[in-house]
Amino acid sequence: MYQQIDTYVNKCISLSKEELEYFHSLLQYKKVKRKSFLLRAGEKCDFEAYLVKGCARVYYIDENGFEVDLLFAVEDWWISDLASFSQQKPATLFIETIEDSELLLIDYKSKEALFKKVPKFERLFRLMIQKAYETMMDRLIANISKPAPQRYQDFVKKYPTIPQRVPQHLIAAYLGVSPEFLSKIRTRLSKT
Amino acid sequence: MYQQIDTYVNKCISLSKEELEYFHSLLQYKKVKRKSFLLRAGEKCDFEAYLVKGCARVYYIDENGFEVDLLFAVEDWWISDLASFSQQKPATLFIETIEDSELLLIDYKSKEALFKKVPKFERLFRLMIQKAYETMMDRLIANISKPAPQRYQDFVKKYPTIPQRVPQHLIAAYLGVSPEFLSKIRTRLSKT
DNA sequence: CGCGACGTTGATTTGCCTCAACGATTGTGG
DNA sequence: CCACAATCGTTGAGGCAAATCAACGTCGCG
Repeated sequence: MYQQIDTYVNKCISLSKEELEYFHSLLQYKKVKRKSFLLRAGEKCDFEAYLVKGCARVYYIDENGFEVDLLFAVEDWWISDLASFSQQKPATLFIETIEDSELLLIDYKSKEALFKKVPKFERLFRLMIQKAYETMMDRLIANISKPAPQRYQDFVKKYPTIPQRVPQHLIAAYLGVSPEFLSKIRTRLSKT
Repeated sequence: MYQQIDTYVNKCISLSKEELEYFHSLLQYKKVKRKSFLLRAGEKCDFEAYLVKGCARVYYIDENGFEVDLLFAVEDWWISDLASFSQQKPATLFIETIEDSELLLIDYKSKEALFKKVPKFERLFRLMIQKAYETMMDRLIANISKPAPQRYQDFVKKYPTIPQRVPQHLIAAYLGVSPEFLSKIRTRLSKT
């Protein structure tokens, strides 16, 4: 059960058997059906979740009720509303599973305790955020400087398995285009 | 000379006198004229820089030669091409001063040594990136879901001093609109 | 079977870009 | 100190990418 997450952690830092067991003791296992909400805006987000199995999305709903998808997570990804979690303030994001999923959660207190007892984890989480930051930056640049058809092609190339698991209108909401227009893009691209 | 950065560091972590002096010993002071390049795409970025005084911008140039501004830094901000720095690979970003500026730089080796000797700094840098990540996310959401006039108003509200120090066409490149259109937005807004 | 979720297609509209011309300001070399 | 070039912002005409609105087809599912 912990094998997968251990492999993940091991890529960045190396831990003794005791440290690893301590880490495990802080994790909470959770199994949920598809279309379950792990978080709604307004609630406090008291978890960072490692996705063992399944698929989920993190999204924002703007003033006009439009959804913006920020992340599609599959196996081996972490999901959370980081601002809410780390500052212990109300969430602005929604997190919802797209498939039946299994997760390992760590809450705020446990994470702080972990950092205190095994400071190496500071490094792990720093590197995780750093990667997320770079991804976010690339997306911002793409959104500003590339037209929608290319953003779609880049997306498919970067995440070839996602389109098979995530409905198309959600991908549109990730790319920042209307579902109708993404459909038109796809027919245009297939005709070449 | 170190007073300013010490205050900054102190907000997140508390250090002994020796730790602080060790930190100082790793910093390199640099003074540059306006329109100096601290980094060009293609070079390796071997610094994270704390801006003591002045103003600088971090930007990207896309395939068509268009600039996208990612950050306007003023006093008390950090600037770097994080992907290049942390992975020690060629930069994709440009960094250029907008005013005569004074900086404190730390290079890769020094930062690693610092983490090793004073692990508390892992926490500081983790929190720094975390904040940068949240900012980046807010910008992505705004770019996808808000029209340009509102993005501009939000920008002015969030960074009221920046428009006085940064040319308007650079702000346009930050917001992701053409300079002409930003000009039109401004005349429209002033007429109400 | 009928309903809701999802995708497609077409007509129309709009937000923003491109291109071009023109002031105003700054700065720089002669 | 002037002349001239850059740099920067403004304004207008025309065009295009993408949104909106509306109708329709299809599938999975209670």
